[in-house]
This record gives sequence, C-alpha cells and structure tokens, in this order.
Amino acid sequence: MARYGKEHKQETRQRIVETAGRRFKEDGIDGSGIAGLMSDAGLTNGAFYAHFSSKEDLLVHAVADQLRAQAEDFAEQAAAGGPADGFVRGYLSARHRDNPGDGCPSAALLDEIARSTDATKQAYTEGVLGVIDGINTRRGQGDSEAARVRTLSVFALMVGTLQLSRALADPQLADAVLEQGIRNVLALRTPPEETGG
Amino acid sequence: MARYGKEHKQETRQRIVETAGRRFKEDGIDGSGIAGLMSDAGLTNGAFYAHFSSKEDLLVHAVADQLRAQAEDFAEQAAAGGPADGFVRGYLSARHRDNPGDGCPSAALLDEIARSTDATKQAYTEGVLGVIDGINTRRGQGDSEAARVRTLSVFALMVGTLQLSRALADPQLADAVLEQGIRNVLALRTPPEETGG
DNA sequence: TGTACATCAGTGAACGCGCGTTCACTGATGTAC
DNA sequence: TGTACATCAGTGAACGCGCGTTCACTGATGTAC
Repeated sequence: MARYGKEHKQETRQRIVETAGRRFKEDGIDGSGIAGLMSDAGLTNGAFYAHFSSKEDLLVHAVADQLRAQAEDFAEQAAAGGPADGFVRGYLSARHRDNPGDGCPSAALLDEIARSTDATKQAYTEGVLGVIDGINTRRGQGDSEAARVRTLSVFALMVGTLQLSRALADPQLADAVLEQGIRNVLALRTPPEETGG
Repeated sequence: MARYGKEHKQETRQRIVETAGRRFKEDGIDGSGIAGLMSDAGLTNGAFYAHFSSKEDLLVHAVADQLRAQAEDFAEQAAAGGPADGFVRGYLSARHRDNPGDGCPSAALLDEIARSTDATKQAYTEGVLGVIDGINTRRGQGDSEAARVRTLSVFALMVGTLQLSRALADPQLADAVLEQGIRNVLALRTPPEETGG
C-alpha cells in the first residue's frame, strides 16, 4: 500500500485521532493501548509512529479534537433552536451517561487529564474554553472573563453530575442525581447578583 | 519475621489500605502498581496476596476506607464549629487542589471509579452516601431521599469544580473557577422551592 | 505504450520493561514437654 | 529452665503478558524515459 494522494495520510491521521478519542473515553487513557487504538482505526501497531511521536502526542491531539467536536456539536444544537434547557437535559440524560464513548470528554477523562502533562492540560484548557465561549456567544453572554468563569462553573456542575451518576451502583439514585442536576443547573443559569471579578 | 500478636496483621492490612488510597489519588488506579503500593507501606510485593485476593479487592477496600475517613473528617470539622461556609472554602481551596493525595477521593478518582467493576461502584456508593448523610445530619437536613439527592448534587458541583481547577493550565483561571464554585455552592445551599421527589 | 525505478503508508516481528500474580522459602517468636 | 517444634507474616525471584516503541521490510502506485 502506498503512493496515495497527499490528503490520504491526513485522513488516516484524523481517523486515528477520532477513534482514539472514543476509546480513551470508554476505557480511560491508561486503559487504552496503542495496538488496540490502531486496530480500531483499521491499522496495525507499527504505523502509529508514522503519525505521532508518542502516545502523549496522540493524547494532546485527541483531547483537542474531542473538545473541538463538542464545541461544534453544541453550536449545532443551538442553531437547531429548541428549548433553551433542552441542551442541559440532553447532557444530563441516561443516554449520555450510558454512552461515554459518544459523550463529553470532560466527564470521561477530567481526572486523568488533571494528572497528565502540561501539554495535555494546555490542550484541554484551550479546548474547553472554545466550548465555553461557543456556549456564551449563543446565549448572548459575551466573552468577558467573568462570563467565562460563570459558565465554566455551571459546566463543572454538569460534568461532576454525569460522573457521579456513572459511578453510583444504585440506578434509581443515579437517575435522581441527573434530575436534581438539571434543576440545579437551571437554578444557576441566571447568574447571582454579585458577578465577582 | 512472624508470630506477632493477632492485631499485627490487621494493622499491616490497614496500613496498606491507607497508603494505597493516597497513591491511587495521586497517580490514579491504573497508574499505581502493586510493588509500588507495597513499597509505600514498607513491605515487598510478595506479601500483598496474604492480605488481598487481587488489586481489585484492595481497590474496593481502599475506596471504602477513603470515604469513611472523609466522612469522619467532615464530622470533625462540623464539630469544631466555625463558619458554615468554611467547609466549602476549605474544599474549594488551592491547597486542596494542589494536594490530591491528602484530598477528596471523589475528586481524584470519580471517572476511574465510573469505569470500574460493580463491586467498586457498590463500595463507592455506600461510602459516598455515608459522607452525604453525615453532612445532612450536621446541617439538620434529615435523611430523606430528597435531602440526599440535593446534597449529592451540590457535592457533584464541588467535585467537578476541583477536577476542573486541577485540569486547567492557566493558574489564574483555575483560581477563578474555585472562587466561582464557592459562590455557586453557597447559592445552591438553600434548596430551591421545588424539592422534587 | 511499455518498462524500470523511486516513493512511502503501512506491516508485523521484536525490543526491554513493568504489570499482576504465584510460590518456595525464611526466620523470629509462641508453645509443648 | 532448656530444647524441639509449629506457626505464619513477610521475602524475593520468577511466571506470562501486554505495554510503548523501533525497525527492516512490503508492495501498490506515480514518474522517468
């Protein structure tokens, strides 16, 4: 196999990044091996280092890609109209909880990212701010630092709620936590009087 | 070495459970090996299986122990008096963020627990409910299902906020997220009108 | 148009290493006589 | 009181395995003539 058009290698690389993102969210970063990731992408392990210098290098790009995709997904939902709280209900749904591979990278990976290298945290920081700024623009919140921080904090509630719902062994309690999370997110959505800063 | 008093083996086992809990919170579950855990406890790898049947068996006990300790810690703080929001400010502090080994097991491990076996999730569920019930008792919230779920949801905000602050590469933003988290937790503390259920 | 060669994305075996786990052994102490 | 033995928490080498990474090789296609 060889001598493809110049776009071919880029397509393969993108396929690896996307399938790795899904696998990381399902099995964790430490829980995903190179051979398995490459197999998911329809390749063998040896080809990996023609695309990335290390697993860490892939992780940086996978984190960035996941958050870029999430920002796009949120923007599409906003463009499609629908009730303003539909987005929150979709995020804090049993469907999202039970399908981490298709879901939010923050909910699946946040504490592993917190233990990662600075390069990974940097990619995460830029990516999540892209998501937050996208939300704020759609909601007419502007892009001030204070607006960013307010939306980040609500996002932290959503992420923590989904994680907690995934970790609880009692299904009824896990569902109730999602429902209460929706109520609390909506309660926080109109920012409190003091905006800080 | 041998023939100690009957309490000796229990003490050793407890030491393994406690040092493993710390190491898991610092390096993750997948990131912590048996030999390193045993070395932390002042033992060699071979002794591990005289105390636990597997790494998973240790994890179940370490998760339970961590949450038991956290419940006790919270109860002590409440008994010591002080302002009602001091607890929240301590949890959402730079000190706590920067010392995961001494800190909240949920913030350090929640998404790894979400990917773990049912036995681990069961231990987590029982443990976190012990923490929540302890908080509610101290705050005079009773132990109704609705009170549990309301406090769990605020706890999810605290956990998500600490994780997010740990994952952000921008220190100023990471600090601002903690501060906004404090404001939002305090805003949610008096439950909204509809208590659900 | 036909043949020889260069390209290079991908293959697959192999590397050293640390993982979780097993097991024959050690040796300080309590017990039996 | 002194000696022989049983106990058993802990040792440390070894197991097979999958990890991240390396590298000599393949082979389909584009290019040169």
